[in-house]
Amino acid sequence: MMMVRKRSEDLSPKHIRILEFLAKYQEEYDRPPSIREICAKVGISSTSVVNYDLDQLERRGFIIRDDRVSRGLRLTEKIKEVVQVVGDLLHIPIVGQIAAGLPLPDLQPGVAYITENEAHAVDIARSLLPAKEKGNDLYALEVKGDSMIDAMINDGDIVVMKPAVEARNGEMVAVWLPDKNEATLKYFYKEKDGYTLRPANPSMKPIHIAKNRQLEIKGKVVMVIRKMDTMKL
Amino acid sequence: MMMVRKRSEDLSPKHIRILEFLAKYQEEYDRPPSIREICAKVGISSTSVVNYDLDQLERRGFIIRDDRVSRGLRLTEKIKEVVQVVGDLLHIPIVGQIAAGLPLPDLQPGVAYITENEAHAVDIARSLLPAKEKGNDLYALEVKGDSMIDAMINDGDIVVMKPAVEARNGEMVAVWLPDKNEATLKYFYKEKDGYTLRPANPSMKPIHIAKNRQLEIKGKVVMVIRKMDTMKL
DNA sequence: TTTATACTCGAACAGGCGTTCTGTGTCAAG
DNA sequence: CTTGACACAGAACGCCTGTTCGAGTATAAA
Repeated sequence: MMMVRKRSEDLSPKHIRILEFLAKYQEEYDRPPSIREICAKVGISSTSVVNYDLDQLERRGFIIRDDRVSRGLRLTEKIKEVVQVVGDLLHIPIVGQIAAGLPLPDLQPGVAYITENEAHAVDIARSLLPAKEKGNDLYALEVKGDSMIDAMINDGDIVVMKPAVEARNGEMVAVWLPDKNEATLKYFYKEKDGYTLRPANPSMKPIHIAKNRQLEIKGKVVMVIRKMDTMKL
Repeated sequence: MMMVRKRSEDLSPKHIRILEFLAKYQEEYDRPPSIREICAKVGISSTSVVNYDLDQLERRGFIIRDDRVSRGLRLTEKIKEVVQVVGDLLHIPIVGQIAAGLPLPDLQPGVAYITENEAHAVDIARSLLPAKEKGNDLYALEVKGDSMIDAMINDGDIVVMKPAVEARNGEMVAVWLPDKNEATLKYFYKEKDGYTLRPANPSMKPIHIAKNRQLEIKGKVVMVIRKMDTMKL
């Protein structure tokens, strides 16, 4: 009969703690810890157990071990799926697309999301974001179609967003208009009789939303990135 | 009498070779080499000599050594003065502004420029650029005014550019039109009777440039970055 | 020459290090 | 129950590694 035990791809809490320590140590010292340092900090009493666990982590693709080399382990990209690596780079998952007819993903503020497919992510330098921003809950959307053109945003652009359900005046937000079945990016202004959504392009007309009409704020726009397809050859 | 010997801040060719090897090894393995690995690769026959040299490099601020720790040395920022460190981040200087009335800076392709004021620069993740792009000669311009609005580019946006004096069809270029005294960003198309410059916004009309009119291509647009002023408080 | 400093070399030491082996205990399937 | 896979502990082995020491060479100042 088939084994119904723990699947070999799973990670135990101890594995997570080891990966977290590896990332933290690497970040601080620019080198991996020794096995005995892992013992001490993760709370494992034998080097052989750490060796045992490291072999498992290697088999699962999180690290690469170099035989008989002190501190001979390297973190792979896959570790980003488990722990937030605090470096100069912020790893932001592209969780979906934004288009006129598509509903916007519903993400909770303050929660970090991870994508199964790591090809869909963008790395942003921390220096490009406000200093206060930790950025753990940022996510990105790929713009499909030309419906955001009056927000000065093109087909193919990447918008980096921060989860939010409300906004202050002057902030650019991603909103979902249920009665128009439309997602859009606009500057947000609250007024006494409702809301005004202003396009980034000042030559286009703002949209007024009466108080009784529905309006769902899905997040604030933090950054827009447009990659040109130059230099393909 | 004063010593006229080698000044203690100078770096011997051997020191340079060691620093180059340290940076290369660190880049490849995410850890520093051992002293004996330095011996072998740099061509020094005794570990004590390497130890001797590492102490000098530490005293001069290029590395930090951790006592009695295997591979216990860390590269400091100062190493960038000596060797080109290839990392995940690309440091792109903002060399000026781009606006309707301002001439565009004249930069040579293939030359790396550095700004004296390091506050004016953006860090871009290498993963956001095409794999082939080395990126040493990239520079950035800050957009001033709304004159680029038909290129879907806003006031305050950052455009990352690659120096170029010619372009292929479909590439977005920064051009200077001497007879109109204007800088602009447009998609470039060469035709038999001249050139056509198409705005990124398809609803705007393209500009046709006759063969006899002047047109100076200053560079290709690689990326556009728009930072929102959200989260200021 | 003498003296001082800088640099190099080889060897050895002591502890750090990855690795291996034996043994124990747990848990679920047969 | 027995069996086997899995997880953990402890000890030991032997190489790896940073460090230290004594000695030698070279250059330049006194």
